[in-house]
Amino acid sequence: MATLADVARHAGVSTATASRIINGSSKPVADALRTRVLAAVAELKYVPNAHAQMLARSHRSAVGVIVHDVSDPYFAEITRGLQRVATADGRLVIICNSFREPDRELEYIDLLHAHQVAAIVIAGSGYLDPATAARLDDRLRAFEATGGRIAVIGRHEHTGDAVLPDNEQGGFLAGEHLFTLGHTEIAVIAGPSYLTTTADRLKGLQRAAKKYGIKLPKKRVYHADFTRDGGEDLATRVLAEEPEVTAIAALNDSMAVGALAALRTSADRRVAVIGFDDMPIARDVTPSLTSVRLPLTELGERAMTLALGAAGESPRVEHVEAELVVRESTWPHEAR
Amino acid sequence: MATLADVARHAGVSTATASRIINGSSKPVADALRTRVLAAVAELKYVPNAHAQMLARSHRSAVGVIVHDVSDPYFAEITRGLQRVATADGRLVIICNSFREPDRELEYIDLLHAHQVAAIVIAGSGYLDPATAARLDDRLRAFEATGGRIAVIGRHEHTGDAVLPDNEQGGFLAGEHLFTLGHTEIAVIAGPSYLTTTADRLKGLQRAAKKYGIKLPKKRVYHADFTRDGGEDLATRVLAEEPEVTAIAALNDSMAVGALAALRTSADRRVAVIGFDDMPIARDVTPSLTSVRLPLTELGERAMTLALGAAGESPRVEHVEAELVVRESTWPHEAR
DNA sequence: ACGCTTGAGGTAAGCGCTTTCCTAGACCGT
DNA sequence: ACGGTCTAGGAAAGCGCTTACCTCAAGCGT
Repeated sequence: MATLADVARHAGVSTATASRIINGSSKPVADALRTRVLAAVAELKYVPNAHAQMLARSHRSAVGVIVHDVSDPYFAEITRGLQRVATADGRLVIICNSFREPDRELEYIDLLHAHQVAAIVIAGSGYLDPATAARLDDRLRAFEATGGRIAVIGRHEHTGDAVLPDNEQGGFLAGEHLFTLGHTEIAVIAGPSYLTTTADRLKGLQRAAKKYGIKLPKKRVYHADFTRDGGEDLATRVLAEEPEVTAIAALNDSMAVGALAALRTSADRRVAVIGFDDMPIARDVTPSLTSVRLPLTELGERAMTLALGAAGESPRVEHVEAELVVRESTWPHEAR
Repeated sequence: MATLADVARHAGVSTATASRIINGSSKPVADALRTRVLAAVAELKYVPNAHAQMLARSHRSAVGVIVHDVSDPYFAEITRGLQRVATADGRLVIICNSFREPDRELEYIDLLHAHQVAAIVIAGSGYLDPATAARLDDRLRAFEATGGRIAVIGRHEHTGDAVLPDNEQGGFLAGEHLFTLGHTEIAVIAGPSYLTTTADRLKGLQRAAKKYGIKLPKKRVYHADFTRDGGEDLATRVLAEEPEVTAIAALNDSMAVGALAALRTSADRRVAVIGFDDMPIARDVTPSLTSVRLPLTELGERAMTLALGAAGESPRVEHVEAELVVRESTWPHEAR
């Protein structure tokens, strides 16, 4: 492993000069030396040690991103936005998958902290459990105390810079759509109950139910894990257990796609399905999926912009509206 | 920013002792000191500086991953496998998106090299252009020369540890399927022509054409960028320009899904479509997509396993078979 | 011709940590 | 009681780099 000292020796200069030439310092250097040093770099295939550099110039540049799971299209879209902004700013992005485990999240915060990242962006639902939320907040504060910047996406329990999609309003839109279409017996396919995203979307749904005088009993709310297969299983159960149901509200598109699959295998039931997030697949399934659109890439872009911006005095919070996108998977309730 | 020295001072011990306690060194330490140091760590919210640690113990642990684009489901699946193995081994994974630009790839190799990663895994098609391939190889060799490990997925131009999906054979399977169904006039929706993946899959298709005595002229091969929208555009053009065509072979599933969308809007044409990769969506589109399955997650797992394994003498190359998965989007050719 | 400025390049002090080696008590045997 | 062996803990030497500061020589004005 060639070091700066090797290069300097090879070129017959001091490490100071070599460093200056390699980093394009403003200090003027004779052309002869410059050429010699650059030749030495090429010959020795010298690559500077990033750790030593970071240490010496105690200057933070990389940014960390913690998401539940990048291979989930929801987070993939957000991550795309995050990366676009960060890369445009010339930053290295370190992506960590928490797999929805708070402990792993905690671990990653410390890891990113240890790696001296300039900022951490956390995307994905927060945790309803106050103890868990507090523990996370504590680590986040410790990171902030050392000058790190933090931005969260969709975690209103964190008081700091945040981009908040309006999940409650989105839930309301979904419910309103179904209820104005005349559906009175609906089932909900929800995500894990310990996530705030689930709770918020559900809350909006219930507000709509109240407004339209519809009862939405607890037993009609099924919980899975926000995956396609989870949605399929739940929808299968709904079809078996609830002959009255004429519409299913899935709390994300993956599960809605699963529900559609379940529906396909039971030709005798015609059940409307609405999703949430409006992921790219929504257009391509059949029937195409009615959904509540969240501008995922934009969410990522805005969060990274906050994180990289100068530290403001008051925490900046940006709210992002949800929007109903009607396609073919919902229709008016038909009397039997 | 609390440092080890702060902790040591706070606890009234030397940095050596503090370090030993914090890292659980094997050297025995009095319980009283241990308690004091741990208390100081908690009170000062001390988080060790990873760069200083790396520097001091010049011991590589993180691994780097370079993919074309994580938010592309193809790479998302591979990445999932990569991460599973790496995380199980307690490694930090740094993911870099090259966006199919060789220069960015070059940059990332050096960046990962600079960050002293233990290994680099590169997934995704290689570049047909020999100059580009050579430049990349050169940087890779430099990294290897310093003791770094490298594993590639699907880049047979690199002579080192590799996991190679058999794209040529997959292309053959796709062609054979279409031709045995009686289709003689087919169009191909291919990816960028400078990628080896495109070239290999095409080569297999042509081998099948030859075997079944079908002509597959150049003008029937359309090139896009492996995205869904690219596939839709191309399929639209095919439908407009080629009234003879009864089947389309898309060289990946994203483009196949786009083709399906194009087909949906022109009800008068019944054209069979075959995809490639068998991504999760393939089941959920209508008609469900016939595809050539590549075990993407497994590809990732095997590559990371190679990368983390001990450096072997001879480069280890693992071949992975492609497999035809027949669904609803292909059918026998019907006489008009 | 002298002192001074200027500018090119080198010296060396860290950045925060790990780890080797060393020191100084504690404890043992005789 | 004394030398010898352990052992817990500290001193300090790096890891590879950046950069503030210093040196030395050339160039300038008067």
